[in-house]
This record gives sequence, C-alpha cells and structure tokens, in this order.
Amino acid sequence: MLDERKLAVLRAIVEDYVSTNEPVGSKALADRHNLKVSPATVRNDMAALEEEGYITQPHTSAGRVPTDKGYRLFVDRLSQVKPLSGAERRAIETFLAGAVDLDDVVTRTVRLLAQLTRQVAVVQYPTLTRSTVRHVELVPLNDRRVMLVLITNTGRVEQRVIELPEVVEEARIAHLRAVLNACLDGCGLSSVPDLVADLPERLPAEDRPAVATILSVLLETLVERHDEKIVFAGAANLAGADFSTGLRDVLEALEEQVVLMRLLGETTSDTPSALTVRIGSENPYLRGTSIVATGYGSGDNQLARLGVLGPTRMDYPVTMGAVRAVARYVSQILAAS
Amino acid sequence: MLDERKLAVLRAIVEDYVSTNEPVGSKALADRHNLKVSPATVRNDMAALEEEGYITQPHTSAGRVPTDKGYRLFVDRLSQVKPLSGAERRAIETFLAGAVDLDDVVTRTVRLLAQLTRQVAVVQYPTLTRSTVRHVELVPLNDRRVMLVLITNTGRVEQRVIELPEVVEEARIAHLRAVLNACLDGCGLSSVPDLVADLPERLPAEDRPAVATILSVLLETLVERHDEKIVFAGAANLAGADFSTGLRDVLEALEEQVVLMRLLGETTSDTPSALTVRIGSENPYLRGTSIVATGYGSGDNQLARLGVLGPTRMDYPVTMGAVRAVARYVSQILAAS
DNA sequence: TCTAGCACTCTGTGTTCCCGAGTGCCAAGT
DNA sequence: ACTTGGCACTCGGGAACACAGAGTGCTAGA
Repeated sequence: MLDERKLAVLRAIVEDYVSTNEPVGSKALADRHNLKVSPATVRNDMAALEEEGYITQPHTSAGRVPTDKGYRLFVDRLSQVKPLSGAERRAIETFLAGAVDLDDVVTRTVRLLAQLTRQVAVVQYPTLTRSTVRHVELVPLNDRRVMLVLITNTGRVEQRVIELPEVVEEARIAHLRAVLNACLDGCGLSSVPDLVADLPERLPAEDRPAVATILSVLLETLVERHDEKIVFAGAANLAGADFSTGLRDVLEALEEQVVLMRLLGETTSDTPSALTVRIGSENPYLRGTSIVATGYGSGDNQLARLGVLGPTRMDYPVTMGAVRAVARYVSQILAAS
Repeated sequence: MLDERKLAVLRAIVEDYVSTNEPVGSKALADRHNLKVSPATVRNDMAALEEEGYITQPHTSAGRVPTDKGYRLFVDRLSQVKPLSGAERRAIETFLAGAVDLDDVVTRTVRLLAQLTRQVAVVQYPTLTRSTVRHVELVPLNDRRVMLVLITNTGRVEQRVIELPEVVEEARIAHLRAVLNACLDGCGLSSVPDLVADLPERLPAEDRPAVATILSVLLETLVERHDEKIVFAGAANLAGADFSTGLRDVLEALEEQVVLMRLLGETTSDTPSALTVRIGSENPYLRGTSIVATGYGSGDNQLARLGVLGPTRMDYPVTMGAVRAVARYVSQILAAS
C-alpha cells in the first residue's frame, strides 16, 4: 500500500512543512529533496497519501500539509531522535550543575528546556512516594502552634503550620520530635502511615489529641501534594506559533495544574523512561498541540515527568532529542544529591 | 486652562474608551453622558484637551483616545478607587483562608488577583529582611554534606545543601546547631551577619573551615534570594487584549524575574502601602502596559509588593480597588500566622 | 509505471470606489 | 464670551473586481 518512495515523500513533506510553515507542493518537493522522480509522480504519491489520510490540503489547489496521522507515522517510523550538539550538552551540564536545591533544579530545568526547544517546557515536581524520610522537625511557634518540617532524601522540604487543639509544652514537643525521628528516619514515605499508626498509644494519654493532629497533618502532607505540582516556562514561545485551538486556551491549560497533569500523561506504566509523543487530537483537552514527554528520576526510581508542549507542526526529532537529554541530565543530578 | 467641564469630558472619554475599546467621538459623548452641551461644544473642549496632550486621535477624523498623560490625570484627579462588592470580599476571604503555608498563600493570592481583575497578577514573595529567625536546623546528609534549613517567623523555610570542606562528626554538627540557635533565635535577619561574625573564633579551631562554609551559605541565603522571587498568574488574560509592545515581549518580561521586579517598582520608600500606578511609557521596559501595585505585609512591616499588569486601556478604578483589597487581606492573613 | 503537458481551480494581493463617522471652522444666537 | 448649528473636508475600512501564480488532476505517450 505504502511503498518506500511514498514514505520518503511523506517524510519530505513533514520536514519541509515544519521548516517553512507553508503547504508544500509537488514541484518544490521534487526539487529540494533529491527524489529522482518528476513532480507528476510525486503528485500521484501525494494523492495516495491523501487517500490514506496522512496528508491533506487546506484548500483545493494548495500544497499538502501533514495530518495528525501523518505526523504519527513520521514519528514512529520515518524519523530518528536527533542527538544534541556538543555545545548544547555542555550548556545543559553547566547550567544544571549550579542548582542549590530541589526547587532550583526544577526551575532551572524548566527554563533550560524551554530555551533549548524554543517551546513551552513543563516539569512535574518529583513525587515523594518513593523517597525516604531524612528528618522530621517540629518547631514550636507559640504555645498553640507548631511548624512541621519534613525533609526527604531527594532534598525536598515540606512545611506545615499546625494549630494544636490544646496547649503543649515545648519539652513534650521535643520528645515527640525525637520519637518521630527514631521511628521514621530513613523509611520510605509510603511506609510512614503504617509506622505511625500505633504511635499515639505509646505516648502519654494527655498528649494524644495533639499527637493525633500532628500525625494527621503529616499524613496529609505525604499523600496530597506532589504529583500535583507542575511548573512551566517559555510561554513567550507561544507568541510566534499559531494554535488552531487558540492561544488563550493553551495559556489557560498551562495555569491549570490538573489539565497540565493529564497532558503530561498518566504515567505510561510499562516503560516510563521512554519518550511519549502525543500529537494533536491524541491529546485530551488541547487538541491542537503536541506534547513530547518522558519520565525522569534517579536510577530505576521513576520520580516524575517532564516535557514540552508545542504546536502540532513541531520539529519532532530535535525536540525529542532535547527532552531525552535534559531528562537524563536531571536524573543524574538528582541521583547525585 | 482646564475648566470643570473639560475635565468631565476627559473623564467621559476615558470611561467610554475603556469600556468600548473604540475611539470616542463628540456625538456619542454628548449623548451618552449627560453633559448638557452640544457635540460642537464637546469638540471645542476636545481640541483643547488634545492641544494639552491629554488625548489624541489615531488618524484624522476618528474619535479621540486618551494618551498616557490623559490616563494619568484621570487616575490622579478624576476617578475614585472602586470598592469591591460584598460577594467579592467574601470570596477573597474564604479563598485565602484555606492556605496551608506561605507558598500556598502566595499561590492563592496571585491566582485570586488574576481572576478578580481579569488581568495578569504579579506577587513578590515576602522578603526575609524584616523577619526574624525562628529556628536554624542542620541536618547531616552524609559525612561530607549537611542540609541547612532556616525557618523564619513569617513561616518561610529556606533550605540549602552544603558541601563541607572536610568530614565533620555528627556531634559537632549538633553542637554547632545549638550554638547557632542560641545565637540567632528571634533575631532580625538583617542583624544575622553581625551576630555570626565572631562565631568561628568561639569554636574549636578544627571546626573552623566547616563553620566558615556553613556561615557563608547562611549569609548568602539571607541576602540573595527573596526580593527576587516573583510569581505571576493569569497570562491567559493577555490573549484578548492587544498590546502595542507585542504579546511576546510581555510574556518574556513575565518570565524574567529581574524585569518583573523592576516593573513592580523599586519600593517607593515614602509610603509603601499606597497604591502605585504606572501608566504606559512611565514604565521601564514595557512601555505599552500599565501596572497597578502596592506593598503588602503584616502591620507596618512592609514585606513585599503585589499588583497587576495590563494594557494601558484598563479599568483603573476597579483594578485599583481589587489590588488594594487583596493586599489588605493578604497582610491580614500573614499577620495572623 | 513514470513522465510531460494542459486545462482548471483556487487563494492572496492589489486597485478602485464609495460610504460614513468624525472633524474643524465659521457665522449666528444667547 | 461662550455655545450652537451648519457645512465642507478627510480619512479609514469594507465591497467589488481583476489578475497572477502556485498547485492540482487528468490524460496520453514513453
């Protein structure tokens, strides 16, 4: 059905259209890529490709434009991920190496990725789920309030102000802190609920209301948060591109954590470190955009996802190369800290 | 030079132009606002206003449009800040009340403000400068690394991973922590450098390199950071409006902390809690936009600034009302925690 | 199966034309 | 001295139109 040459034509169409942003016609194609056939032959092939739904024409007698299905075939079978240049690699390395804490790593990563791809970059904060407790701190603020600070081995720090149900002396707080640390230090976050389950019973009865309050906040902190937190950068890169779905919608989606989360992908459970590409209508919500994403994290410990969002008409090989490279470097940085 | 009626005409022009986004002509003006004079008279006044530079016409024989100078006069003398409706007040209150920590307060604030004004909201993180140290924590990560956690009375938590120049035993770290806390607890951040100046001398000589490293990071943490950190929300609201300076520039400025900082205003030192309005060309960098900002913070303790950014053609009274109200509520929230 | 040629069909652009909103000015009215 | 009605003038923007050019589909021939 689709012989070798037709595929070559499709590849050429995608490449030309991506770089020129104009429907590409048979003559230009036969000229620029050395297909060694005449425009007329190309036209026949194009007709076939259109028949199959890989390309389409905006209006009669204009050039052809790839459809989502066309891009899909291109990504799956006609292109190779393009590795970064040496200069780019070095830039990534030095830029990420300067990060001082997890926040900083994430911020730098998202900016770097945006700049590298000239698109909108999206980075999900590493989830706490697989990390372990490094330290728990309870800081008395006044006699009815304490601040809970949870430090994990990924360098993440969580903080919560807790309103106690009754006045508790500092000494008791200190004691509780010691108990908590003894109990939790080094444990995986997912095992925390089990470990603290019987804690109230092991403490003086009069402390129990306070302890219960503190523990409930602690558990909340563990579960709730961090698959939700997502940051983006490079919105300015949207200004040039035209989205079928309207710039406004894209910007709105970017500011809506939930939508963004879904776009980044319900972690494709089989091989999370593989590149995921979602093209146009394959996306939930934002139909007119494409997303290139991947998991990242230290070692085989998948922590979160990152990627870029751009117009369907995007340079997939380059973008995929950048996303993959950045994900690797970040994973490396995270593993080291 | 500018009698009462001319001012009324200017006010009417600004109001009409803001609401319709079309140059306003003499006839429409005389009709809609009951000026009780004929269009011809209005035309004479308009000519005078144009002579003085308060309004201008996009092209000969179109209606008039306010200039930056015209908006300035309008804001200074012709308008009153419009208070929020009861429903809006209640919405603010409930929305902000749910915040769990400082991060959350800031995030909620910026979203709230964006939604309320239908513009881009910008919020600077409270600076540490005026706050006091609540607690300093040193957590050993391994024998060459410690994490420094600094907790302030505003609920802010700062964290840094520190690479030590040599191996230091945990006990020494614990001791240093105790010393630091004894020394700094409750002190204003600005006095920290003085307080720790002679600290190395009061400790065993063999610890000095490590202590010096830790202190330098501590000082860096204090000084460097937080007048820089700024967040924004509501970029989607830019999609509708048209900026003379180009959407791309605005988006770029928003992602550039430094520029944003300058736009928010080098804190007008005299009365920081007053509303600052910068109109069009009065702004550094972004000439085509207006900014309404104010300081916020607990009590007379000005901590940071927040505001909104929008097109010059903006409903100033309403926007100013929203900014002022939000700043007050946030200050209140911060004071309580 | 490929190629060359040809007629056809569009879009985008440039031109012209005209309507109408809005102005500036002047002379008359209060 | 200010206000008003009248009037000629000026543009911008939309409609109508023509036209060049790019690109196609089709058919006949190599």
